Amino acid sequence: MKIDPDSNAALSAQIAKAIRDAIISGALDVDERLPSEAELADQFDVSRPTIREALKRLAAQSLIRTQRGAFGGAFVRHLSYADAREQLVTTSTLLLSMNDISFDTACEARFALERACAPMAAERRQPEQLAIMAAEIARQGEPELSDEAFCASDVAFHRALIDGAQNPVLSYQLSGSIEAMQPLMNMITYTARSRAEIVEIHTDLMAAIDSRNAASAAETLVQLEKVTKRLAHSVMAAKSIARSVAKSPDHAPISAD
Amino acid sequence: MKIDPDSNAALSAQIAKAIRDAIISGALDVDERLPSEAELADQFDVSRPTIREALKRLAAQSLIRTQRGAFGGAFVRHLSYADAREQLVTTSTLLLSMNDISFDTACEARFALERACAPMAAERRQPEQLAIMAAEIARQGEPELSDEAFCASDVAFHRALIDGAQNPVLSYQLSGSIEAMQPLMNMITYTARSRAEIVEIHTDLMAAIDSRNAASAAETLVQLEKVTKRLAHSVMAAKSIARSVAKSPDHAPISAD
DNA sequence: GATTTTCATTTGTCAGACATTTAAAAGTCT
DNA sequence: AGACTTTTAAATGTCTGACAAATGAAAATC
Repeated sequence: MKIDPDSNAALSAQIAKAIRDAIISGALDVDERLPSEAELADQFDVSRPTIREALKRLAAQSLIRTQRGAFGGAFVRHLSYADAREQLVTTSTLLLSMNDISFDTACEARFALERACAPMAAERRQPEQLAIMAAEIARQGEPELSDEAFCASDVAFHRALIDGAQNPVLSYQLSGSIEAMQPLMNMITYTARSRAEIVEIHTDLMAAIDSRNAASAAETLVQLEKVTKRLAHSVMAAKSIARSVAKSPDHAPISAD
Repeated sequence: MKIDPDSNAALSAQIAKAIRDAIISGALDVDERLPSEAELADQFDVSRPTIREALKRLAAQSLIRTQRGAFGGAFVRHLSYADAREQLVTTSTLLLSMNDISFDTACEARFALERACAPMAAERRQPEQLAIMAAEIARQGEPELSDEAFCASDVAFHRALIDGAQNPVLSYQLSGSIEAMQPLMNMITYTARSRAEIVEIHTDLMAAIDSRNAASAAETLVQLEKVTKRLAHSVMAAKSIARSVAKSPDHAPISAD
């Protein structure tokens, strides 16, 4: 592993990249122990704090885990689906919030992906997924449910749908995408009427999945996309009027207390 | 923001989480400057190296960038599509390599996603994407092309296809997924005959997109998925036989499913 | 007024030290 | 001998203090 001290890139970044490449290329196996910080500092000819910063970068990406004590150290981490999804959600959420993406664009992408696994879900769904969908539909009918809880239930419903495809890679990709859209969906205020409309569509969707009707499921998802966009538009129109009247609030700086 | 020194989580991890939450929640705007390391150390009541480790974690996730010099410091980073895709590729690649996922599962997920944007690509594709597809098909016909270069061209072709949908969110998700599969695809040795078969399918696919025939595009993708799986199976079967002859067969051979 | 120099600020890095955790190894008792 | 306890060494987590390098603003100079 070569490190160039004259590069403008920080040493810790270069070292992190070297180790990351070793992990991705498979030169380091899962659960394999990396040399101790002191040894790495020797090998790369840098100080221990610099090595530590590099290791923290890798830890932030869930590439390694560290363990204290004798025979502890940094180990190549087994990346679980849950870890991977968390990373995906963080990245996607930020991407959506920072890039001036219209609700329609995000919504379109989300439903396009969801339609992709609808046929597979219709074919392979298990009683488990149908039970979750039924339970969430029931919850969505409760009138005293808050908007946030309604949204959370919506996410759970769609995750069950996705999981019905019985493909963990697809579940990882899709659930990340849907979770990332939750902040956008939370901006919507769900009236009783719009909730009833959504519940009805969810019911249709579940029926289509239950009866293994792929075409109907896809069609229902198209309908749901239209309704979601329409709801968002009406809310945003209202907000846009409100914004032009009120002033934008300045944000509080970081404080330790 | 409260930091609990008695928690088993490392201080730097807690601090990173606190700042990350502030960024995601929008309390810190894009390009806003964070307090200096010394100020943060004061606020959180920890030493500067600890703060630095926390900041490196955030830098690894592309959440902040740092700038040296007077009026430098850490700034909330604008997460570009390119950065986000890089993160996604890293995560997805590791997920695939570490979780004993069968080729079929990954392949199925990839083509399901790709089929999702085929109709949109058929409807909206621009001359730009068609030109790229044509160029890549031409390249794939060159006999002296290495397997790796063929794979790279394949990725470029499919990226043009998904870019045809004119939805950047979809492009981000899909191109990440396809790039992450590249190491798996690189395991395949492409014979002249299989290359011809793939080129033919690509030609059909481009024709379908060109003529805005969504159904045909989807159908062709189904065909390509089948061919890809078949190719992978034959390669893996050959590898498995080679291994059982060469070495002790006490460990289960690689299975294609 | 334009250019150069100085300078304060901030990150990047290093060195050494101590605290804490942890599991292996040694010791002790039954 | 076997089970339990204590010791101990190794490793990460953290702190203090310091210096180097970069960088933009302000002061000085032409």
